[in-house]
Amino acid sequence: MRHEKVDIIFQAAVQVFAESGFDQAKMDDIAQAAGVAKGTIYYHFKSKEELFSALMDEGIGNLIDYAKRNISLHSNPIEQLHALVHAHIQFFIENKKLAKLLLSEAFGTKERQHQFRVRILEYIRLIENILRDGIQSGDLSIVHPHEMASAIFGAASILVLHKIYSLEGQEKEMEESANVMEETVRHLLFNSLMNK
Amino acid sequence: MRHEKVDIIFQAAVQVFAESGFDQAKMDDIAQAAGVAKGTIYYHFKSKEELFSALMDEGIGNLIDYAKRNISLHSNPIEQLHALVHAHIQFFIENKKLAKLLLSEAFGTKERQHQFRVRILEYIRLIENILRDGIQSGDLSIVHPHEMASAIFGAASILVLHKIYSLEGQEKEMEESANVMEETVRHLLFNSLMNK
Amino acid sequence: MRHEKVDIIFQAAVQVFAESGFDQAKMDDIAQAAGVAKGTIYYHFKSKEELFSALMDEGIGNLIDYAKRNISLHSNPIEQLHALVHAHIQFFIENKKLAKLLLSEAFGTKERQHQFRVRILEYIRLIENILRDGIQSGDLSIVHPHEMASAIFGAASILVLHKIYSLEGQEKEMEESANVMEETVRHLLFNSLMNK
Amino acid sequence: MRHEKVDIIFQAAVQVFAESGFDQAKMDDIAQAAGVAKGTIYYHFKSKEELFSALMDEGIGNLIDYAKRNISLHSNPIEQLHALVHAHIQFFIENKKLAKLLLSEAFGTKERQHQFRVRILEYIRLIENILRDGIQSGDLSIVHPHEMASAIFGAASILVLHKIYSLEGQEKEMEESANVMEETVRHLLFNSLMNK
DNA sequence: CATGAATGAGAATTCATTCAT
DNA sequence: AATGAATGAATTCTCATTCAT
Repeated sequence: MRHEKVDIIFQAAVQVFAESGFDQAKMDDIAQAAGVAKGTIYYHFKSKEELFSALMDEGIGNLIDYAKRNISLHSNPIEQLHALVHAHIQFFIENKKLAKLLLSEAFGTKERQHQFRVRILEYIRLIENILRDGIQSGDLSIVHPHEMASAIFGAASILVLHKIYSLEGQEKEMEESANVMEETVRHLLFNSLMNK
Repeated sequence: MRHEKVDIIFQAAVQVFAESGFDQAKMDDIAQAAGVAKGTIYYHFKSKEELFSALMDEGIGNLIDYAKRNISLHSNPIEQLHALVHAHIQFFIENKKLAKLLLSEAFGTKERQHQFRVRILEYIRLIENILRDGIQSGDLSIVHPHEMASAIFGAASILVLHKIYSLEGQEKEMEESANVMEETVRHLLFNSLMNK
Repeated sequence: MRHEKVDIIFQAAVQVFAESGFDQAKMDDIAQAAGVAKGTIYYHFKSKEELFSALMDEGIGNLIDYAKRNISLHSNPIEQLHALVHAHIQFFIENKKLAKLLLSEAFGTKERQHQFRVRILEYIRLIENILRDGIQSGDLSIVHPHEMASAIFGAASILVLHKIYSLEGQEKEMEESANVMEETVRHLLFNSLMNK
Repeated sequence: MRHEKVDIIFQAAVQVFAESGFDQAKMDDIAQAAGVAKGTIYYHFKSKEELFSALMDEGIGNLIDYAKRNISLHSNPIEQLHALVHAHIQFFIENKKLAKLLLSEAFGTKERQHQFRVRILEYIRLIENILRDGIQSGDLSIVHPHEMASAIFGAASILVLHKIYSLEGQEKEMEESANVMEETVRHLLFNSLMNK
């Protein structure tokens, strides 16, 4: 089991990083939020970058695990796709802070950002694999599965994030919105927008 | 006509901001890139924030204008949607740096980020209006046009951005990819992923 | 006659310098207050220091002239002392901004501050001369006339300045206070504080 | 007991502030004079303003304490007044740098300057109270005790300050001057300048 | 393991002054 | 005479990181 303090620091760090982004986040604030001395953070993490990376790595790992778990409940690619959409939206709603960081800290030239995109790619590959399975099995008809996976990732992610900001502070409405958002993505995937 | 120096500073600022993001960008670098003294930037812009905001405002304004121009060439909502997808992807490809900033600097609690999301919302409304026109005319069948607009925005944006990073440094391949990406988004919009 | 613009700049400069003190005063603000371009100030004055010095020199010159004029109306040293006290207090009340600068910018190691103290000394000598005349004529009994002159200068100056700040924004009360202040200084000079 | 470094910084700050005044004083110089890194100052004080305010507050606090201690040795208002004059002049001579700052940084619109005047007022009230006690006991005859207190403060302060500048660099003469100055102020208070 | 005082390399911003027009 | 855009040296303040205790 991970050292207790590490967990406390982790909790605090998500809050602070999500509040302000990587650059604006201050180690002082993280220390204060965690209720430990600044030196203690440095005892457990080599640097701010390392703390952040560890954090994001765990975060996106959780997303991937959660998605995998939901997918594995089904064997049919179409049902798996449904499950993935559900999982993605739920996870983003339950991890709003991580969701913000996921998009805002993914683009850039820093090594940490590159590492980060590698993990996102891993998640997109997960989607892509479902698509490829569906094509294989004849259930799905997709020309560019990789691009399609990334488009699906973008549609679902931005949709939730957009909603998070427009419903800022209205926790209740968010839950109701979850259905609307799932419906929207499903409609996009499984129906043509065209009437008939 | 805008003052010449302001334009030079603008050009330099896009480069530098896109290279490093708002926080990492240094006014020194912008000044150097622009070939002016640091003070000159401050003579024209009150602060780094203001420079950035002016920049992003113009950038997203260009995106909106470009999209509107493309849309206005058609009167049929479905053709307009096609045009919008085309415009969006082309604009992102031709303004890669802006595209990165568009997504990475939109989420946060800073006033500038809020202002920025307001402008993005304006663009999403543009999409939403096409969808509503299509519903009205009976051409489209969409339950939640606002959510759908934001999903479309997300799909197209992340798709291009993802491609920008995976093709980093391969300018030629990017152009070819444009078609693949447009096809992907069109497929998502106008076909079901399901085989028949 | 002095160039018209110089006068305009002078007027503006007193306001701004008094508002913020030498260091905090900005040439930009003076230019704006004067309604001229910043370059124009530099056309007429070599530097901020020179503008300030010219200003203070004129200001203290006015004080000295005003005091001399009032003194010269009397030939008796005691009446002259009365006249001086009256003039001093009146001048400080009518030139509040100059009064503030007079005390706050007089102490320091800068050449301008030294020049400034030289002029104040000139004023103190004026008081001292009245005292010496009074000693000579047997009207006054003072052991250290120079020190006494400087003490009188301090008493009257600080008294008015203290009142200026305590009555900030109450123009009317200031006028009434003038009498109280004159009485106070006269009492200090011509009576013992001791009862009988 | 205050942290050792804080004291060192305090010592250095008085020197530097008095040398150049608030605005011209550089944090770099204070740091160098204190033999600490610039960051260390900011670790202990939020800003230059706060450091200065803390400094002046302590300084004028010392003056008040010193005066009170001297006054409390006597019960007769007249003797107390003598003691106060003695204390004031001694304190100004022994704290020349503070004395300069006391007068030059008291006038202005900055919050710190306002705070500062509040403390000076506290000192003037101390004088005023002695005067009121004397009136009460019938020892003194004063019409406007508050104004008189402020005039006394001004007379003694400016007298010493004027002397400090005229004897710059002649430490020995200063001590001798102390008597002359005390005599002058006492004469002002307890005798009429008029001969008989 | 934990602490928090101390550090110092930056970075944003300011503003007197210059000078081409 | 007057202008105001441009400059760049100077200065405050920040904050990740270190290290002695």
